Amino acid sequence: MSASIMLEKKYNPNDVEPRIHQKWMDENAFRAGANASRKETFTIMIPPPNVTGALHVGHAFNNTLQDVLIRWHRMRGFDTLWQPGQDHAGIATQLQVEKMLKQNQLPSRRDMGREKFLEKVWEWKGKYGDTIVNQLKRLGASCDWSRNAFTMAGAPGDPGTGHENSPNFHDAVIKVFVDMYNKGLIYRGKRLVNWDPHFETAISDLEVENIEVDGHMWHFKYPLAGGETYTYVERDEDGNIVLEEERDYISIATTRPETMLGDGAVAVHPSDERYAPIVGKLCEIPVGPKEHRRLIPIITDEYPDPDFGSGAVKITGAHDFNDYQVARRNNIPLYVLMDTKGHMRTDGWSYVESAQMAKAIAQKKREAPEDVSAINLVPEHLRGLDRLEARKKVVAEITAEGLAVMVEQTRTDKETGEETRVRVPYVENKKIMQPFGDRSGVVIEPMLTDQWYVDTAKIVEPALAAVREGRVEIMPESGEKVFFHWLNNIEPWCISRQLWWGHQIPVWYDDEGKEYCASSLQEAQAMAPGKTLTRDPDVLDTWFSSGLWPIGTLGWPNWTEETRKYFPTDVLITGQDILFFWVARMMMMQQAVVGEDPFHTVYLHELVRDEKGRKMSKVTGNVIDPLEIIDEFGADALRFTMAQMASVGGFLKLSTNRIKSYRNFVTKIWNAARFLEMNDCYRVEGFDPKTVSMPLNKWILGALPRVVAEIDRGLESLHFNDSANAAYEFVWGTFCDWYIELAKPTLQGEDGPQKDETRATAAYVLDQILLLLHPFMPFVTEELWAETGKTGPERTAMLVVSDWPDLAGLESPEAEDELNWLVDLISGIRSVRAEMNVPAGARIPLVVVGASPETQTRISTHTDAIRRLARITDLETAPDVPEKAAQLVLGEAVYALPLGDVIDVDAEKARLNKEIGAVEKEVAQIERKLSNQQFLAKAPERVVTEQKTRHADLSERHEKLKKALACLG
RNA sequence: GGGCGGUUAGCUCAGUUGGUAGAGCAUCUCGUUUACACCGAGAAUGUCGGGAGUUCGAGCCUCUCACCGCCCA
Repeated sequence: MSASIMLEKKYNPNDVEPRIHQKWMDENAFRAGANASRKETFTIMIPPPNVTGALHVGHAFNNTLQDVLIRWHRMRGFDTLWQPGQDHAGIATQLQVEKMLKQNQLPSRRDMGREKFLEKVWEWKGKYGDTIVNQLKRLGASCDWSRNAFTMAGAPGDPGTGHENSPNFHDAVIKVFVDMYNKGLIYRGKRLVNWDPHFETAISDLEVENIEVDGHMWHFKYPLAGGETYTYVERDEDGNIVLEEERDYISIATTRPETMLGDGAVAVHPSDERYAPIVGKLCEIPVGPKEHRRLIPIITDEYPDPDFGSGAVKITGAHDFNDYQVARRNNIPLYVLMDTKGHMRTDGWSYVESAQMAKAIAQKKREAPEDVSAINLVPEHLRGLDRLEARKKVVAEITAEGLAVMVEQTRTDKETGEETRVRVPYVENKKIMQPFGDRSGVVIEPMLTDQWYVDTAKIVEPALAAVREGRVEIMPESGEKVFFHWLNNIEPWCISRQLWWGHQIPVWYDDEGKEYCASSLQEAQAMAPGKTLTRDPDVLDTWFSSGLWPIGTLGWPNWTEETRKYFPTDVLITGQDILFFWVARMMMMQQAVVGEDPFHTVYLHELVRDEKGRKMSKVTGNVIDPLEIIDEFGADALRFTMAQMASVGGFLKLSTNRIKSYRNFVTKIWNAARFLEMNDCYRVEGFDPKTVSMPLNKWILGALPRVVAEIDRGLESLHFNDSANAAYEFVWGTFCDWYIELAKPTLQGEDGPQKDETRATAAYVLDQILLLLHPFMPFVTEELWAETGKTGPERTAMLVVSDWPDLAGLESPEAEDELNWLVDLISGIRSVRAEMNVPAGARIPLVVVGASPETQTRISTHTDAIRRLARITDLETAPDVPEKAAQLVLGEAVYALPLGDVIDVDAEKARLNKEIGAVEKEVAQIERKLSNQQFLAKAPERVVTEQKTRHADLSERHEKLKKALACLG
């Protein structure tokens, strides 16, 4: 057969990838159970990307790892399912659609109404919702796309586009809500929640980001009621009086003056002696119309820190989480000041009415009603203002009235340079932690509202037990600690959202406000005969439905035999940032609903950052778009880079440089395949790798089981980087750099059995390489699988559904020793040549001295290879080292390169001396150990023997090097 | 303030039960030898953050200090 070049000179991923992907789809290669040959299943649930999402590097990383595992298991014959799908992403999607409406100058969400708006959302989903699915396909994600699921599937109005076969997620979500409600695991309550004034909805603790910003701390005087006074005494650490004065006020520090309007009390620490004389008395809030100033009590509570500010804290229960706790402990009313947009309230009673009522409550002349929401303590002139505007006015008013705490400040006149002392309000500039909505970016306002909660404390234990008892392993291990810490201190989970896009809460209210929880209006009506029912307008937190992802995508509550076998799933791979959002909640909810752990292993990974370790952001301009990377370097290069970065718990820093180097690896494989093709290395029918006879072939075949084992071990333990590195090293470092080079003399020499054997072996090893690399680089390997399948025996299947190599029994220690020797020899000669400045192109003779018969046999076996790779002309044996020769000591023999007058004797001496020095250093180290009685007595036998052997080898080498040095005179 | 990590070659990072410190990239030198310059050959590079301890032996275990991250208040 003649060498006909079929492979393109260059591999072009842009042409190949879409074609290969289509073939996979045509062959149903990703279908659940494809290539299954055993009973064990392997299931991964994709972390559902938002339906609004576009593929970013985080997805690329995350899904590459999942795909590697999936492809590996599929090839190993597991009954494999990678379940894809998307999340309806309440806030994000609603926002996106509202934006679209605005751009197209359509009526706004509120103008068109709920039903019409939801229609628009579904329309939008059908149009743009498959973006990320198509992008995942470009990455090569081998999900069973025919099962693409959606967390809103089956909800009213669902036209089913893009998730045609999705189980009815909506029914599952509603059922879970009703069940949990009936079990008392879900309840409704008026609580302080994180309120997003932009989206006008409650959000959970986890959706709040606390960011340190520049803020101010104002200090104000709250006058005591009736002009009362007390002696204010301040002491230093030793109890000496540093300040003593009569005061008719108590000093309060606050970062939020506008909330003073809703103060219900002033609190001091019970141990704080400064304020002991006035505890229990009333003081006046220094804002609002003077004639209707409110009086509030001075109380004690453990919360105030005596060393912070003045030690006295104003308590605004409806607008601060800490104050809320204090207010509840001390039965202080919670006065709401703001509306859903974060503006000062305009509803409720007039200020005068409200103030009088509040005053009566404070003076205990009246019992506070349970619901104080009608009381609006915002003075008329501040009503309707944004809270920040209101803040400015409040500060100005208090200051004008002389109730701000003042300090002296020195001011220098710019022109005259004259210094004057002025008294100014005491305002500290300080960093304060401010809560922001992670989606909206606006300042979050604690807001007192009615919301639905999951009583997480009641369902947390099984999730904790799962990890504690090792049923669920979290990687890296530090993740488990974080998991325990959070779950052990879990707070109720607020699950209602004041949005429209989402699963509407299945609760109806009658006219008296009594609630009926049921799967449908009919059922609810049956519970409330003759009553007019109104449905709760709120929807569920998106994470409530994502929490059901494992069972929901598999069709719960209907279990078919097929879906039953894929649950529980196996490995969950996700970003550590959603450990609480999603992972912990899935564990709690699957346990609460079906009493099982949803998976046995959780692999958490870091955020993918840029090469400098910075977060990628549009603002910084350091975003790497995976699709651009795929366009430029191919999906395989990106995937291999991702796998290679994936050390457990490691930081993920991505640079295009790195991707480029793995693109080079793809090219390398391509070229190796081209080389084999050019040399007629075709697969041979019935080739049995156990029957080869040449050491070179035995060696490369013997190295295969080891690399398979390394890759297996890495993937088994989710050390993707280890597997990737092992594959890379074998393919490039062993197969290309040595095997192919060493095989060249045979391949390009005389025809005969040796050439045939080498050709067959090379083709066989390439096949194994394609199999091994496939999980990491599916496209180029599949393409080469097809190309190399054009000759030799016909391929029975695409690579994606071929079997993972099982090569036990190919190991060959003798061939390994022999080839290791050969590689050392050639490397040694090359090294000497380079250091002796022998021109790279020059061919020189080699004289072997003192070789054992075995070595001599080896030399004659590999003469051609040595000649070629070490650029040697004559290869002869001699009893003595010739004059003017550079010498290489390897094993028992010395290899001399007679360089004649070319040799620089001093350079050669220096080279040998350097080597001798290194050997001596090591020998000394070992001798220190061996002469240590403690070491001999206590170290394990194995270690001692090892050291002794090493010592012997090094000593021999040392002697030979010395002798070589002596030869030089 | 609480919790969890990190500190190893110029850079990015491996180092799985304590026993000869590694890789990739970058750097330098040489080289077009018909698979590959997206290549080949060779070289240089480390008081494994500081200190103390346990041990025959510590990058790895313990304590401590310093600095840097992240999460939660």
